[in-house]
Order: sequence, then structure tokens, then C-alpha cells
Amino acid sequence: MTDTVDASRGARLPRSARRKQLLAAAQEVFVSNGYHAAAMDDIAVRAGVSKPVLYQHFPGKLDLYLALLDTHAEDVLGRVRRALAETDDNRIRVHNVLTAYFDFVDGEDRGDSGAFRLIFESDLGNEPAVRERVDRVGRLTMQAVADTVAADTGLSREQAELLSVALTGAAQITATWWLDANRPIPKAEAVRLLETLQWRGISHFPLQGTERPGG
Amino acid sequence: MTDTVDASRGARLPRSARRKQLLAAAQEVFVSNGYHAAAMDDIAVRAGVSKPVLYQHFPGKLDLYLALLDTHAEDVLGRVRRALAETDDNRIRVHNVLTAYFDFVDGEDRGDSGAFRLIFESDLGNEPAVRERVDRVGRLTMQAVADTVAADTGLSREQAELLSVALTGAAQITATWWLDANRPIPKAEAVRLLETLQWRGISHFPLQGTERPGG
DNA sequence: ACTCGATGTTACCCGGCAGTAGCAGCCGCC
DNA sequence: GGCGGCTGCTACTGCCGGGTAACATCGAGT
Repeated sequence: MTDTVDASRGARLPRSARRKQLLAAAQEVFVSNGYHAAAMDDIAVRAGVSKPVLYQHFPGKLDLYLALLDTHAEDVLGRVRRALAETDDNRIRVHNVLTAYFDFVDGEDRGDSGAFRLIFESDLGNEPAVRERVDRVGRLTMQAVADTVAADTGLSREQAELLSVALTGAAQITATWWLDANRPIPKAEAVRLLETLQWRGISHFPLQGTERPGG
Repeated sequence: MTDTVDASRGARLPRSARRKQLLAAAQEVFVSNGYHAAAMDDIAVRAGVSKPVLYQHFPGKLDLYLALLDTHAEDVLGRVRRALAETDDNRIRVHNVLTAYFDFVDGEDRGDSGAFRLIFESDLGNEPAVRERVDRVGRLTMQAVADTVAADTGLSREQAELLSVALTGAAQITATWWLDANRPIPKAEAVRLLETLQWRGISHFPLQGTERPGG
């Protein structure tokens, strides 16, 4: 998108501005190539700068990656928590959480091209520091949802967590799929369909005995 | 688990037996380290053999990985398709698909330790050959479900596909989470809970107007 | 028991890339 | 107006790991 390259090759920049620019360049390269296929040279060139400059701002490749990861982890986490806190109507909560995931994935507003892939599709899950951060996002969002589910259904904590994983996981997977499929239907419609699906599924728990065979 | 190493260092084996053994060793290493952190030396040592033997059976690291990927891709795909074909009762279909995912992930019967991670958590998604195979599994399972959903709900193809992604995605994510959380509840109970959630969600589509606010 | 080919081994090559040493130019400050 | 330090660059090192060349060993057939 933004060809930051050769616009200002050789120009001096204050530290904080340079840092932001490097992070932006790194994000583009990491997102489009993944961690392993991304060379530090690529990132430097992308930022219109040479490699040692990168090392003046970040001690190593992993640290650079983690800095990005942390930023976006806080972003999703905040969105989901706000989605739940904004109301006490559970149906609206379902709606808001779905919207949160779709907005996060669809970085239409921000220039943020595909930052969500760093978290949802990292190719560095075996690095402990990365795994810890990725797991943390999943765990905390799930628990935020599970708090409500457990409180309002009377299910055990384990049961509530399983259902919450189903709800947040579906939101994440569908949002990603919707984007990769080039937005086959409008965002609002996608959210509305999923909201109906999930609300019908979760709203009357734990009433048992919905036996109704046939197709 | 099975320390195939040094049991028979130096022993000659017929080609097909050796090949199976190499695939088994490769799977263990790829699963526990991921593609990038797995060295061909590791795999060879794991199989109690030296590196060139590996190259007598597979032209390169990627081919070895793809061979494993193909095997397990067919496995899940077959399980889900059978789950749908075994009945025409849609509620049982939901049950069967969930069971298919949980059984696939929980390789209790086979020695198959964590093979599902190769497909659901590959760290080589940027390699086109890998991406193609992983996408194919997701796409075909989704479409198999979407065929039924579209037929029985009257939704548009795009809408049916979105909901199908939600259903299969939730099955995949919850099964993986359940295993990683060390099976917090029995498999049958997890399936039953999710079956209820999903069946309530999907069964009466596309009836609109389930307005019922409040918590 | 000698040969021949399949099976294995040791020991190497070499390319890619993270990280670094040492040099060059720009700017403010006395 | 030249000196110091900050910003940046070119050019290198070192290592890890995929892939290979050349040599060794076993066993079947005659």
C-alpha cells in the first residue's frame, strides 16, 4: 500500500518517528511473508533504511516481532472487553463481540493491513514468548465471555468455557474467512446472521430436551 | 512416545518399511517442533538412521512434510464426509461432525500423536503448496456442510457458507482447545453441549424475528 | 567365497541470514 | 568555522541447516 521506500532515502528522523516507521515496515513484511520468510534486510529496505538502524531500535528480530504482537494483542483484547462492557443485554453483547472481531480483522479504518494475521495465523507459535502472548489473548477473551455465560446459565465453569471457546472461536474464524473470501456479503449482514445463529444457540441454556429429529 | 531410536541402529530394512518408519519419525518431530525448527538431522536421528537415507526416500524436506499433510488431510476430510453421509437426520449430522473433529484431534485410538496440528496449526502457511492443501481441507469440509445448510434453509449460497464456516470452525477450535486444556470434561459431554448449542442455532433457520432482549 | 547392487555412513559444501565492526556525513554549539 | 556526537551506510563474520559426494557394508546368487 504505502510505499514508504525511496520517498526519503537518507533523511534523518527523530528517534520516535523512526521507530514508528520501522514498526510499520516490519508489520507489512511480517504480514505478507510470515516471520520466517521475512528477512531483516527486507524490513530495512521497506523502511528505506539500512539494517543497523533496525538494530539501533530493536535488539533482535524476535523483539521487533513481539512489539507488534503486543500492540495488536492489546487491541483485540480491548475491543472484545469493551464489546461486553458496553451493555448488559446479552443479545447485544453477542452482536458487539462479533462486530469487534469483524472490525479487528477488517482494518478498513486504520491502514493496518492484516495485522490480525500476526495473532491469528502466526508462524512462530513454537517460540515460547509468542505462544504465551497468543494463548493469552485467546484465554482472556474466552474467560471474559465465560464469566457472563457461567453467571447466566448456571453451567459449570468448564462447560461455560467450552461454549465460550465455541462462540469466540467461531467469531474469529468466520471473520477471517469472510475477509479472505473477499467479503462475499456485507459486514453487517454477516454479523446479523452469526448473531442469530449464536443467540439462538446460547440464549436458553441450559434448558435440556430440545429433541426434534428429521431434516 | 515410541523411541524408535537405537532399537535397531544399522539394521537394514525393506524400502516400504523404512519409508513408514521415516514418516512416523518425521511426524513426531514436525508435530513437536513445527516445520521450521525441525531439522532433517533430528528426523534422521529420531528414526535411528543417517540423513542421506531420508533423501533416498524423499527429495526434500518439503516433500516429506507434504506427504504427511496429504495423509491427514484425507483423514479429516473422510471423517467429516462420512459423518454427514451416515444419516439424513440433521441433528445427528451435527452430532457426528462434532464427534469427527473430536476424534480426529484426540488420536486416542491411533498412536497418531497430534497429527492434527500439522493441518490446524501449520507454521508453513506461507508456502503455496502447504496453503493450498490446508485451504482445501477447510474449503471442502465447509462446502459439504454448506450443501445441507443451503438445501434445508433456503439461504443464499454465501450465507449458507458463512454459517457453515461458523459450525465447522467452532468444531475445530473447541476440539483443539479441549485437548490442549487436558480434556476438562469428558468427550461425550463436550460433544453433547456443543451439539445443543449448534443445533439450537442452526435448526430453525432462516426464521427471522427472535427478538428477546435482556439477560 | 567373490561379485554386484542395494542400503547406510561419515564428512563435507554452500547459501541464506541474523547480527556487527568500522567508517562517513550532517548539525548544533561555542 | 571547526569540533563532537548522533545518525546512517557499506561491508563483513559466523552459524545453522538443507542437500550431496564419496566411501563402507551386508547379503543373495552362482
